[in-house]
Amino acid sequence: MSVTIKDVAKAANVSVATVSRVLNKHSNVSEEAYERVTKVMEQLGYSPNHLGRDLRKSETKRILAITASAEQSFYSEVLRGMEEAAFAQGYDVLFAATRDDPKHEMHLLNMLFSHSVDGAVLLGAKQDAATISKLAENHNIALCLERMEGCNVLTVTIDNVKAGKDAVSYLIGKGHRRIGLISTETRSQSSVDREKGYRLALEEHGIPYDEELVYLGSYETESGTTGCKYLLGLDDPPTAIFAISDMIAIGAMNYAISKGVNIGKDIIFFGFDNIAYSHIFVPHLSTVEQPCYAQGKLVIEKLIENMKSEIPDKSIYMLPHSLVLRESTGD
Amino acid sequence: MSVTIKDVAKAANVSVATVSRVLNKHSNVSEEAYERVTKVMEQLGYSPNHLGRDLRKSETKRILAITASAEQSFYSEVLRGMEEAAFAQGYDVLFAATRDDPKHEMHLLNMLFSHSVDGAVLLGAKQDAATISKLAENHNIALCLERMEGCNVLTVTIDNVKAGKDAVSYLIGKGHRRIGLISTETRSQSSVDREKGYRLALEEHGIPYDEELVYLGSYETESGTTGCKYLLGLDDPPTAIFAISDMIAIGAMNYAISKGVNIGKDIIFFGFDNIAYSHIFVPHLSTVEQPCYAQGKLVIEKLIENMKSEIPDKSIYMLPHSLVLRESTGD
DNA sequence: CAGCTTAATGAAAAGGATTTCACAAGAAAG
DNA sequence: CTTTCTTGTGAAATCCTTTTCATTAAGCTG
Repeated sequence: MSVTIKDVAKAANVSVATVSRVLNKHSNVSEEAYERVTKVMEQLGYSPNHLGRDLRKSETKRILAITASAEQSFYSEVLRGMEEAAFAQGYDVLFAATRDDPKHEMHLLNMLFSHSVDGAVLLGAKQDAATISKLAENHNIALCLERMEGCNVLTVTIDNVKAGKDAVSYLIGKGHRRIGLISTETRSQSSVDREKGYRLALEEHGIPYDEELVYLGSYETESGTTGCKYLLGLDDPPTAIFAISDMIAIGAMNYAISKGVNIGKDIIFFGFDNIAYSHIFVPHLSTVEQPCYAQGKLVIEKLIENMKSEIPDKSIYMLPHSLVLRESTGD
Repeated sequence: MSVTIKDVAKAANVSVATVSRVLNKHSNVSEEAYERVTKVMEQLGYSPNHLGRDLRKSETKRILAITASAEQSFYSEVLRGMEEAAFAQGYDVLFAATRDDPKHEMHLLNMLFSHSVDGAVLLGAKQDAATISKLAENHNIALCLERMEGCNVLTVTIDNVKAGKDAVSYLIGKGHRRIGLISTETRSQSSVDREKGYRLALEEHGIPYDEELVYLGSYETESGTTGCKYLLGLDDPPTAIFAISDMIAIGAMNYAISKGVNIGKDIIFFGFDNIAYSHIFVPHLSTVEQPCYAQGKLVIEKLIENMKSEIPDKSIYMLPHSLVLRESTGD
């Protein structure tokens, strides 16, 4: 049985109200009482029970960030941005993983409904747009990294369409006209958008879209390998490959290397995300860099703003990306 | 203002006690009342306030896992093990990052003291052994991955001394006698233990310890590169290198490759952790694999056991590791 | 049919904090 | 010397559940 505010009050010979005032640094408490209470708290090793506090104030000063699997090392910067922005305003961020299970995601979201946290950020939501929109009507919720088509909810992401287009345009600018695309079968919005960017770039430069040049696999490295094998095996193989993630691009390059192809000359590669390994792996990978830290920071700031305001901001914020050019494109 | 148990009770024309009974699936509630209450809860969109519940029961069914930075992609399996073991017993696991700051770690631990979570697992603690021991006297706390010398607290890890010794013994078994070691300046227990293993292996085979062959850097890939450059630059360079982490080993191999050294023949490398990239990176890296998932699972199971028992188990559990042999050692 | 058990229910206490309200004493103002 | 304002304080209400205890009604036993 741990020591409560009552015990402190009794030992300091004051009322619980006064102890509470000391705890919350309220003004109207005499120097003398303050000292006495503080000393007693120290002596008894008192630690206030947050549950009581949270219940009374109906706020926890905690935000839940829900990710698919904690796997993506590339989340880490986003999480750091969230954590630091939150801390600056007296909030804590807690992370939980859905294990890619929509039901488990809902289970975690229940922490929001049950007042165990004040808000939630979804990094790649598993529910559908209608569900999220509905939830966002009554709860402080935001999306980060992945927007959702037709979803009325605060969102912080990048313009994946434009990013994909920029990357592919760069490849075209280098004189390439047969450009392979390795994407995912999973229809995540970011994949879809990046593919769209690929198509727009071709279109803009008058290059016909050739379905043969598109390989859909998983997010695994191995899928990049398989995809590259497929593309290089074509009668008229591509001279450039755009992968919608670095992991996939690295798998693809691995295959090319194993075949003795000269990367940067015979064929060039473009990835996405700028994960740490993209500049460890040789040849270093050209890639699209998205502002991870900034996205994490912004989504928390906006979410906290929403928690305080009457009419929530449900805008979609798109932060600027940039191209990082390295050896894989011959730079 | 959200709907409470009182609102449900009124609308269903029963007492709050009955609603609570329905909520907790207690037996003594009539079919008729059960139906009525359930329907009303549905209609009103009632979601029980966990704060009230937690306060009353003084338990949250939540466990906090504290990591340094969420960066280490290699944590992810540990976290998955924790998450699944917890879920199986009706607990949730939340993760939070210390940002490598002992003060922030203490701030997070405060969630434990303030009853916001039922227990905490530290994956690489930042406090000293005495502090942790003291906390463990009154709170449900456990260490995972990193043990602490002289700390009286439930711990789940591997035998890093033996693992280091096994790796280096393997190198010696291949006929090598000048073996380089790349470790970290940070004196984490796992680094220290793995170094000790290195020394024991040499000793056991009558090879004198040569301080010159030891390079201490950071956990970054670049540090491996620098370390390898140093070692290969020696008058009498090593023919084998043991790095206390895969990231470091990969950085080291990168340097060797850039110098045109034939890895697996001219020199061999051994890493630690078996991260995903160790078999993506070419040449594939020989490494020590530790049972991440199993460690996560066990630490949660033991912690939950402790929460239920009167006398807490403060044993140190060491799970078995294994050697994964690949191209970098010429296998 | 009296006496007992069982089932279903509600009123109220409890859990640990914050906050409102009322009150007392002392200071300032007239 | 009254009146008004501050300042410091405590009692009690409140937040939302769960749980204990008492009560009533119904079912069973002999």
